[in-house]
Amino acid sequence: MNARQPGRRPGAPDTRTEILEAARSVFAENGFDRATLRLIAAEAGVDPALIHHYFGNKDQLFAASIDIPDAATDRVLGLLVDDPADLGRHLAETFFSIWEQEEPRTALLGILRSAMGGEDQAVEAFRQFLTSVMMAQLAPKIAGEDARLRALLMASQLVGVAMTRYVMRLEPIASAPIDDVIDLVAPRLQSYVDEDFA
Amino acid sequence: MNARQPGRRPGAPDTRTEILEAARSVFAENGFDRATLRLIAAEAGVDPALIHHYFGNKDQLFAASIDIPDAATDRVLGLLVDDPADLGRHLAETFFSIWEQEEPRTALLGILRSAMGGEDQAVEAFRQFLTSVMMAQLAPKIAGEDARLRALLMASQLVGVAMTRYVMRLEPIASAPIDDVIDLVAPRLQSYVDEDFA
DNA sequence: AACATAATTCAACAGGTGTTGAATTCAAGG
DNA sequence: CCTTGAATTCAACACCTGTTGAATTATGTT
Repeated sequence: MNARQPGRRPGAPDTRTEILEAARSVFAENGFDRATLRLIAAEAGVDPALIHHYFGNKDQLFAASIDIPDAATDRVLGLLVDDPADLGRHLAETFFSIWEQEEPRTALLGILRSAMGGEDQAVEAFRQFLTSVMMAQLAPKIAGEDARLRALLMASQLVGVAMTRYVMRLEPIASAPIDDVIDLVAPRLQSYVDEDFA
Repeated sequence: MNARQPGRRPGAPDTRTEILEAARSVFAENGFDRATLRLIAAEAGVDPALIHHYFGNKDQLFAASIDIPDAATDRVLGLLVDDPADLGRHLAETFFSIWEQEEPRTALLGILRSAMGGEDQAVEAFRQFLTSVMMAQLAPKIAGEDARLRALLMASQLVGVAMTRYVMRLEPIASAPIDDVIDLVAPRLQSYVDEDFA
């Protein structure tokens, strides 16, 4: 009573995931508010009502379209446990390796754009990512009273680069090889861990 | 044929600027898309149609509500010309001294929130601020081939802090004394200017 | 071939949006 | 006082939004 693929060549995504991909794309480009269900439906080649059939409402569609980063954040957590003093570089490399992949980038762009607009789910997803990864994993490895503040400043640097490179696409940072960016950012991240300024 | 203040006590703002202040406030809290003219009108204690009488349309109202930072950016340009090697600290101090004032902060929040949503004017205002101040003023003081990239990474750090502290209000950065933040950020900014990593 | 069920579309709704033009209040000038 | 013009409101418009329920098509099962 399942497996209903009509004239769909094998390997091609089914309608549900086609909607999901269209949603991710439109959310990434426009943010939650400007992304209309009719736009998403059009990009998926589908009637708007079908979206409700599969996902219920716009909020649930958005929720379904941003659950990809969960897997990505797990990678961050995983890669952070084992390194001692080279934390800045590892953090930068992992962070940007995620952003440079198209699939998570699209989802993250949707989150970032929508979070700024005030969409509750996006704000919460963003907050949870930063606090769970940055605060829980990073802060314990930093000595001193202001460990959590330093960890969040590291996160701020990364978020800032994500904004200028991926969201606003400002030159020359948007077109720079990601390795150049990593080489420049990593030492500054590391300095938040190492150095004690009075 | 002018000077029309009815029962307004002296020093109190006239209706036009009351609308402007309400607009700034609502834009800052909700971003361009979610900020409705009816909300702004209500906060100003005024009929929505009066907004059109004074400002024409929503775009022009937004434009009028974000021209305050122009004066602020001039301050940045001014304070940057005269210092040699202490650039990181001066930049951080000036940047945050602007953000810590309520009036420009409100306008900047509106710009930032709306720019992420894709509002063209906001994107352009933001891009122009970053390129004119950061690129034109900062980059020339940095040696090396990647001067512009380094300057934009400095800007990214500042933008990232603005996002976490003022937009998303993440703790502990949101409640930290601004001087603590400056003390931590300034050396990293300066390192973008000074250090040559191969 | 006939049925059942999922996939998909159609047409329409109720609500909110920016915007408009006419109507009304109000303050000043002759 | 009465007229002029600005300040302000009223009521309504056309449009777009998310959403819904019924109708229609397609598909797999018996």
